[in-house]
Amino acid sequence: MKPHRELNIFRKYLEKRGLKLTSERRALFDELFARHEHFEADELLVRLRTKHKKISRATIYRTLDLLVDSGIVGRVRIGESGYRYERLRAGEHHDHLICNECGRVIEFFEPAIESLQDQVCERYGFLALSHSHQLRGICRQCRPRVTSREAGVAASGSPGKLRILPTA
Amino acid sequence: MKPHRELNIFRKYLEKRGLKLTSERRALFDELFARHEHFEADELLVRLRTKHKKISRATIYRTLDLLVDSGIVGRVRIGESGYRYERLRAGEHHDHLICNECGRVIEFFEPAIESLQDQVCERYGFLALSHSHQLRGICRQCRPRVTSREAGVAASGSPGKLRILPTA
DNA sequence: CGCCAGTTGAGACTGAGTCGCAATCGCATA
DNA sequence: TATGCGATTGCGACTCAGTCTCAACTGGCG
Repeated sequence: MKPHRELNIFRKYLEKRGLKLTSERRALFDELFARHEHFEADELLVRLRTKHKKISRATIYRTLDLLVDSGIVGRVRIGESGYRYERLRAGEHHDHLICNECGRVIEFFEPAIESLQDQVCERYGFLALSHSHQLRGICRQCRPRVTSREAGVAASGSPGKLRILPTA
Repeated sequence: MKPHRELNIFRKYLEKRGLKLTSERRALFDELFARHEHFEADELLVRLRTKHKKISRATIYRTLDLLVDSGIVGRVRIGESGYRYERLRAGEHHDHLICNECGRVIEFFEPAIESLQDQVCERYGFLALSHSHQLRGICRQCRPRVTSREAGVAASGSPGKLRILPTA
């Protein structure tokens, strides 16, 4: 995917509100669209630093805000602390499976869930603007490792193992 | 609902791992089950303080961890920062509609969504341990207020208004 | 009753994110 | 190409939620 499309969106977004496409914003944008699907703010900082581009932390966050606001980047609360960001392709949307072991993030999209959501909203007269849907657990790759380790563990918390426990 | 049941669960949980039911833990438990469905850590701190029970912040968090671990309280990332906690009734589970305007949290449960989730997990060989599903937007009560205000706003962000935008 | 592992409170600490401000830059215009 | 000025930047101080350390203090088993 070429970032041209997104660059234009960003450019227009800035223009529309009299903001400037500075070299810092541009560098951040490029880094972001160079490869990475998911990333954290500080990750970007480090990456840019190693490329000799010095951008202050404040600017990273400020620019990320703009990108989120312009709709080409999404902000997600995935881990235990802090945000993660992800590129958004226009009109597309997905939710997340997050592995507690390796941190892997798997994206999924289930239209039936989406439409059920709409029904729920209607039921409550709720106008949904965004949503976040995440399942946490163990991914396919980590399962063998974890279940074998489990044998030695005394009592690591919840009694029932396979149920989807209410975390939120 | 009487907290007896939950108290016993908690007691057993502590016992099982050689922990003690101190007066602080007890006070926190009581406060929590006195009334409140959703709350934040600092909220509890304040509430207990006004009742002349002094519990340090550290202890609040430590005890909350125990309660979460024992399964009678859930930890949720609802707002923009920090956690919220909520009482869990055994076996019950619900997800959240969160109003961006007034902060109201509406609980909902949609079995069809739950089972679709299971299907998604199967598809990816993912072992789900918990999940979090939240829709953010405007609740019924706030909608009139917001839409009328909207008229005066120039360009507050996203072009399309009613779509469910990908936030996560 | 005495012991001691478990627990507490105070406050220092951390990490993510924000803010204020002086110096600097983009860019529209001349 | 030079000018002007609002937008932008980096720095460092700050906030806020949550964690950690450690000496003093229990709960409750024996």
